[in-house]
Amino acid sequence: MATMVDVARVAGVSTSTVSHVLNGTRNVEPATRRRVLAAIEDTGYRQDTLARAMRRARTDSIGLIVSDAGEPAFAEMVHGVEQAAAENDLTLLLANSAEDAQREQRAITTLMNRRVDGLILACSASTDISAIGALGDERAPVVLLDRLHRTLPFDQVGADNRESMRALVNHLVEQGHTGFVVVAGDTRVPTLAERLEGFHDGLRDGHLHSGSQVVCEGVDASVMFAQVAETVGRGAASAVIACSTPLATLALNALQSVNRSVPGEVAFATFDGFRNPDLFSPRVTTVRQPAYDMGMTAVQLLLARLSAPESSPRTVRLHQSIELRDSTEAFTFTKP
Amino acid sequence: MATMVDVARVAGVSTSTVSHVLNGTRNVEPATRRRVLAAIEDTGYRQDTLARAMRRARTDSIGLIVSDAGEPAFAEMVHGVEQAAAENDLTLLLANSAEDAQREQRAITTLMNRRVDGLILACSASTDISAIGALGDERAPVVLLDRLHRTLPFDQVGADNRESMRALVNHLVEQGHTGFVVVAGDTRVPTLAERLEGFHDGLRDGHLHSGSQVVCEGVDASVMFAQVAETVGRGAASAVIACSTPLATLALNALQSVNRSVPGEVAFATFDGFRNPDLFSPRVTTVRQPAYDMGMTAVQLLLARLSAPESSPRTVRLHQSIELRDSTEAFTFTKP
DNA sequence: CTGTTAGCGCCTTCAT
DNA sequence: ATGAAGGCGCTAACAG
Repeated sequence: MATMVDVARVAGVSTSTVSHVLNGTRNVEPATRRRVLAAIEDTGYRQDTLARAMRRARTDSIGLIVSDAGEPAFAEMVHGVEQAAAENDLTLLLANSAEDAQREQRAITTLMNRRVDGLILACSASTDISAIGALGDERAPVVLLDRLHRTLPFDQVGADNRESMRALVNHLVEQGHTGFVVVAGDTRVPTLAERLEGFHDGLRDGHLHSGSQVVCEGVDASVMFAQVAETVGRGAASAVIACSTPLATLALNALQSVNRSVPGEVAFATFDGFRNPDLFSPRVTTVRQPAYDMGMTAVQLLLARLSAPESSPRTVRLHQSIELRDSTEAFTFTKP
Repeated sequence: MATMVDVARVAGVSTSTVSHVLNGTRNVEPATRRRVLAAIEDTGYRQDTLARAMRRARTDSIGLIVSDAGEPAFAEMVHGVEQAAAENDLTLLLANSAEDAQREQRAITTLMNRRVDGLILACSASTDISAIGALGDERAPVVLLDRLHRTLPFDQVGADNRESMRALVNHLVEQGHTGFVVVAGDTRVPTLAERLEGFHDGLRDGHLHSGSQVVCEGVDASVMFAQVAETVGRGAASAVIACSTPLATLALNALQSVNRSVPGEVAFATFDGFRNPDLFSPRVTTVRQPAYDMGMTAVQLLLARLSAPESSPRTVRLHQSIELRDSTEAFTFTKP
């Protein structure tokens, strides 16, 4: 591999001139510049990013850690981050944490060691908040994406989960539903906790007793599956709300297992939703995150932070849209 | 940030000893080692990956480029690669090319510049093969994943696309189908080209004239959409086969647009398929790639290559499984 | 068993 | 307008 020294020798100049030609960092006579450029061509020289990063403060790269870039919601966020990164000539280094605190920590270390200029992080469910808080001491700033932690002093961008859930519940209550099953999942995940709070807001709005509602919470899929099946099976609820895509899969399977048709016998809605909502049967009412925009916003927050390191942290909430489809619409519910 | 010099000073030893303690690369007296470890603790020292990589030949990291880590098939390959990488203490740097040759080239340059020890690549559709061939001159070896190019002298791992399609067609022919629409898509993608070849194999097996079959080929979704709708609309085909997930979406939408029910009026099958096949209506017959294993295999090929740089390139084909579901079973009606 | 030292490839003052 | 030279943090001979 050719180095700058080779180029300098071939061009008959000093390495310093080569460097300046490369970076346009000071004037160099057109003739000399041409010689240098030719020498670069001849030698097949390519800049060594590593050596360069070692001398400069920055690497022009950022890191992104999500739990699973294959989940539709995260996939879109990744695209948003990629787009914004490309627009700003930043290289993106991507890693999955698989909701595992340990893998997440490894990824953080890896990326920080690779000297990313900043890190965008959607914390895993099992993440220890204080460990993340320690990231405040790193040289690279951190932006929290999707999974917000009020207590952490970082820039953050997420969706208005609580308000969206509240609106969704209001809608269902208006349709006459009074018994709900909410598949909340792992409420250590702030996104899911917020959605659950919104559910209770909605209940209050509708003057419904929260005591008679069923909330499936936790990490054990089979337990939640059983809860959904049992509750719906004995007719104790007329509407099921899933708080994420995997939870929706779980819930729909549970409904199938007790032969309850949607929306004929039970109304169903989910957050985040599936990749091809119009091909599902039934077409599922979905609260959709502005995931792409969240990704782009995260990068912008990062850039803003880099250019103003001392400004106080900002939290941005983007609006979710409720896409009403057959699963909550195509039947008329009669009060018991 | 503390450096090795700081640690050495605090521990009262030389940097070389610190280095050897860190890397376990030569014996050091237990007492000294303890002092060094303590000093590391005290100073909060962390190794600088970049400086380290500059001295060593390797970075213990590999790169992976796919067109879209959000596509179900690629998402699984990514997981496989992650798993294998983690097992071998390799850091994974992931990038999406979005089927764009230019973005792909940028990603390659970025990763090579970051001195990955190896690169796993699922070429984009628009990739210029000769440009990829030039990667043979890089210091880091390349493994082709999923999208194989016979002419390139790299290790490769993919699925037995041709054989699977052939078997699928045989199955449909046995059921009595004689008129097919194949949504082949962009056959510059080798995976898709192979599947199309398999289709013709199947036709020959069934002694069917290929002249009366419809192959939708190309990059323009609206053109293919129209072809599917038109062909099926006039009853010129009884079975539709999509060669990838996005093409399946397209085809199913086209069928909806002409009000043809699956499988009542038309049989349907796809490759790769959807994330939650049992929640779709109808449940779709799917040829599924062993995507996870393909990812793991890619890493293994890379490691094998690194330890035996001169061995001749290997191509591995893994078997796909055909998951038969309602969409090709003419007598089953599951529409709610 | 431990220390000294010479770079890895590049950027960047400081001179000229 | 250009060169010379030091050093970023680390590893690996080479010496003791």
